[in-house]
Amino acid sequence: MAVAQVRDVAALAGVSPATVSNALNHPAKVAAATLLRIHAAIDELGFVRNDAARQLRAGQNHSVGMLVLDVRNPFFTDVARGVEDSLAGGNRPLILGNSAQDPEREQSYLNLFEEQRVAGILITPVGDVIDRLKRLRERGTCVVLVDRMTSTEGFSSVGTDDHLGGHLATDHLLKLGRRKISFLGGPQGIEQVQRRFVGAQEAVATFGEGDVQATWIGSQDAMGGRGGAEQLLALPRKQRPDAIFAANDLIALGVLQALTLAKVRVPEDIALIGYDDIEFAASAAIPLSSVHQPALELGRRAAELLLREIAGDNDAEPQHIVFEPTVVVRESTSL
Amino acid sequence: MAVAQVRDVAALAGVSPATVSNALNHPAKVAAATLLRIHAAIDELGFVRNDAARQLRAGQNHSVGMLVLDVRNPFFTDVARGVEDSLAGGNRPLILGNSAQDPEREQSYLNLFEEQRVAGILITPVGDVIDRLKRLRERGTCVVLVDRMTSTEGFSSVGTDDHLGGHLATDHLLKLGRRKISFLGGPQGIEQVQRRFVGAQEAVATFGEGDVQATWIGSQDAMGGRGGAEQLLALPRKQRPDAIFAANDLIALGVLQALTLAKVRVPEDIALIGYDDIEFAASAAIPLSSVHQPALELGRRAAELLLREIAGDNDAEPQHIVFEPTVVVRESTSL
DNA sequence: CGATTTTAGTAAATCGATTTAATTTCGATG
DNA sequence: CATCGAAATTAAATCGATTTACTAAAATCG
Repeated sequence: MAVAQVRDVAALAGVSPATVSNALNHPAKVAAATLLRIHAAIDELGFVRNDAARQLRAGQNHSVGMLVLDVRNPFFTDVARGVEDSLAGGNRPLILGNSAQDPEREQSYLNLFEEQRVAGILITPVGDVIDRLKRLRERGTCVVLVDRMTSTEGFSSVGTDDHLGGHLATDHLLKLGRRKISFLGGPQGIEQVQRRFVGAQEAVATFGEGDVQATWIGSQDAMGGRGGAEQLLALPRKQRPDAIFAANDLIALGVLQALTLAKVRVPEDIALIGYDDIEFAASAAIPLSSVHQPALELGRRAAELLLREIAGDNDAEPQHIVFEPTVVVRESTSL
Repeated sequence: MAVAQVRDVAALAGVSPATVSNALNHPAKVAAATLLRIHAAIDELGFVRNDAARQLRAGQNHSVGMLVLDVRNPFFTDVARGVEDSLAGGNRPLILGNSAQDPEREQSYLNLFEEQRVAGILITPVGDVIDRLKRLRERGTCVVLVDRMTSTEGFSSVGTDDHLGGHLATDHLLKLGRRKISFLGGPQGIEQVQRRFVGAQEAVATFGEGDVQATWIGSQDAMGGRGGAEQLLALPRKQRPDAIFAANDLIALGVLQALTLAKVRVPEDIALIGYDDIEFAASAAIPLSSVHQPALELGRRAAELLLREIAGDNDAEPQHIVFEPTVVVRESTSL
């Protein structure tokens, strides 16, 4: 037998399909006794709505699409968990996509979201997708940017002040007495990374002493960090930095491994600070100083903004929620 | 203007909707010149198929649903990445759900998957869902169990031999000279955990000396680990274990934190071994010994099994892929 | 060249739940 | 007791892409 349909339930309960639909979607419209009969029939047949049909009629899927830069980075899974928290109330499924910092994958997930006619999209953009997102919005798909502050574009956004984060981290290193700082960051195209670096430069300028040089690495993970550190260690002794500011904690953990392997002492020879303050930073071989971002809260607020936008039929003013990062000092930057 | 439809594209290209559909789904059936015109029209209108309508007609969604125990555990995100890898070829979206070890959440995600009529489900079960999965399969949804070996139920599965893993870990501790071993594991209901414990008991029996006691903790994460460790430390000195076998690495990291805080030396006073061998185990304060599982490979093979089942219209023999875990020795168990 | 096959394209039915507009039922009220 | 109004129910239209069965046109062959 094929899967049970509304029609079968209706037949068994002795009512019309319309009444079954009402029972499910507007129970107040249906007499109590009828409701009971219908639910009995549903249970007996094991009926489950076909969401495709429902959506087709409704013109829209009720789920939310989320696109993150890297599922393997605990920072992003924490954000995703925050999103899940907020969404659970509205009973909206979350389709989690991993762009893995690849613009092509990003596009293909956006295709998916568009084909699915998702109600809203949470995205940390990689490639040049703003125009595409604008078009999506014109067609009624709500969009909230996560971890990227693009105030000018008219999208709501949630993020932390990366500029400030970069500033704080660097200032911390400078006050520690370090003067030759290496910034180790992912592909230069990623905005957050860029802004953290600018913040770092600014901190040096304000402090009036010292120097920051960026080393751009290919992948924003432990492997990238190891590679970057090896590059720095290969420099002539004189050019070696006395502090490293990694654009995220995964990179920092990779750096830590490479430095330990090369018998470079942390923080004595080189101080090390990461970014995101993921849970594992605290339990690292040498507990890692880091710039803390409230990941869960970020996700929650992003989802709330999105839900509000979905509820309010049309464009209220876009909102921007900006959290302030804080420096968490641990052993990797304290003697 | 509403979103462009097949009908609009057809009008612009001067053909019928049926031809547009053919151009998209069976391009061989359409003349080259027509194909060109249609694609031009699609681009001009920015047409994107409505997947709901497509699915409704097709009777099935082409996406795959995956349900994991804990998105915040890198082991599961690694498995998910492996799944993504295999799925990318077939261009099937992955709907990733996080049951967070909560049977209710599990049911609600299964509802979602069923309403969506997903083509297949990858699941690491929490609650008592086998009957439900059987019903789903009868209706044509393929199911592959991940990280759970239920050979008897007729589902294909992919996993590692947890029994052996528990045995190996415990044997390693025994050979290290430890005799009083504590097993620290999550809710007793979780099968994998249970099997690891049984493996541990067996190892003790085989060895002919020593003792394993289980302490059941509420959450399978660092917090749970800290709690469990504190419980053990509260015991009278004599009853304290000289080794702890944690059911996963997150727990082990939590234990490590608690022990360090209490000035208990690892491994001198208490040796510690985890499970899963997540990336962070190696970079922990005291690098963590662990039982290695090939997470990526697990995900890849699971997805492959599922795809094969989806392709082959009906029930071939269910397959079971079992990987052998290995012990990775690091400082937390070597003096 | 007529007959037959192949190729290109189309009209209309279809998937299954929801909604609109219409109808029936029933109780209450003057 | 007739009538009005509210409550409960339903028939039929609808969402948009795909497919089936069919026609028309072009190519192939004896």
